[in-house]
Amino acid sequence: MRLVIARCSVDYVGRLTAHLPMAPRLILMKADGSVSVHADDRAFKPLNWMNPPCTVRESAGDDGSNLWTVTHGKSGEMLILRIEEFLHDSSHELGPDPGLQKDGVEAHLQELLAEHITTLGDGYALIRREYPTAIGPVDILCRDAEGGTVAVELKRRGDIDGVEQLTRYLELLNRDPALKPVRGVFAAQEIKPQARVLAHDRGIDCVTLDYDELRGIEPDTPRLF
Amino acid sequence: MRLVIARCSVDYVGRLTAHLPMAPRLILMKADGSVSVHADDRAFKPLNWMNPPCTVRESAGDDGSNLWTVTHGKSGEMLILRIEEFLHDSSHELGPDPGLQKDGVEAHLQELLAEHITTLGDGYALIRREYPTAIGPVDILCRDAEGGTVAVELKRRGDIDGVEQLTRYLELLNRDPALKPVRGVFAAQEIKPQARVLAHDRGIDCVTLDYDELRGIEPDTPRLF
DNA sequence: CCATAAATGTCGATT
DNA sequence: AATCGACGTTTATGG
Repeated sequence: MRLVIARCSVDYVGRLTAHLPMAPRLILMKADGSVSVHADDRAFKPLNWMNPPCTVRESAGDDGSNLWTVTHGKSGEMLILRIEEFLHDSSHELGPDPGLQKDGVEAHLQELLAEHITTLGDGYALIRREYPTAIGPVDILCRDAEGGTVAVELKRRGDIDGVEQLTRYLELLNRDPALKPVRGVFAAQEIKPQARVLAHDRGIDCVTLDYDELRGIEPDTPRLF
Repeated sequence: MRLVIARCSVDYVGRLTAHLPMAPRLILMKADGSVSVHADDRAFKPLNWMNPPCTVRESAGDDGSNLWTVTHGKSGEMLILRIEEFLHDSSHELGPDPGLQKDGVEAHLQELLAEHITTLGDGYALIRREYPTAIGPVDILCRDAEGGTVAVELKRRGDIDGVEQLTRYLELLNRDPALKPVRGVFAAQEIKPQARVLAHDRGIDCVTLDYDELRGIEPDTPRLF
């Protein structure tokens, strides 16, 4: 990883064109071949960047400045850095990262809810996760206490899009005489008001999930307290 | 902007929980208050980060390590860095950035298509761009050769969401006796298969646009070749 | 490699 | 604060 602080101007030509006037910035060159140009704001987002695989060619500009031409072979995108002054330049060997472990993404929610399907109500029974349809897999298909089929759409954050998605599934599933009638449940850790209204309007039930609670009643990971 | 290369472990608790084992990484602290932790891969995306506004509290760990506790006041998210060894530490004054100028392809697409509305078919005539409705502006409203009204939804990449969006517009527009019946056209540089299927199912026509071709027949920007 | 869905999506405009 | 749409979305996953 090479860290360069430099006065530079940047031009990007690719999916759009962009220009950055000359100013001091951080140029971050990673071992994966990526290049990104950061200002002192915009949080973790760079002003401009190039994703690997790309090649960096160094040359001299007319005025003695350094030209770094970063080219993305496949797409033809280009990033051109004109560097007027180097304020810092250091390289560091980090080695491969052990990697990030995440907990609490939608996949985990699905596992947990499938295991504790009665969270949706007494007498519920799992049919299967990722139930395939022509327009994509339904997150969870199950039966309620009365034996009716229930399609569950699962989101971390329940937005209006999720309701639309579930609506499409329900429309399709209800064309199948073997399943019909299929009811819908929209389950999420957080459900936006408008999504709730739309769901209600379409006869879809909403359930907010408590991840910690689901994990708390998880039998495979006993706790010490 | 402070650049720290350090052996550190990281824990994030917030919208999800995440853990990073001890390893050398870049810790990027910007003047805007953001903190991000980078490995030597994943291009410009950090392993973990905290957006401003947040506060950083430094303390000593049990084993003499440095503990940096980054707290996001509003949301209660936390990022905890345990630093075992500093390999580099430098600060740099960059000042405010003059800012990024983008020249997007997408905005031009609408202009270009409006000017060359016959791209959609012979005899088409523009009514107006950004035709206002209660749920937002329709990208382009026009008439076809038979005098029928056509609503055009324009995207760079035609996804299923765009079809839903156009469907909502069509439903609304078709309630207006003065316009009714209104047909839909989904136009994009690239249309995903699933979006195409859904559009067809709803009687919406799909048109793929070639940006270069549209620009090529553009009279206002003559080219030198 | 293509297609699809998730993302700590982020970001900005508008209500 | 919530919603909506755009993003050079990027990233992971399955066919």
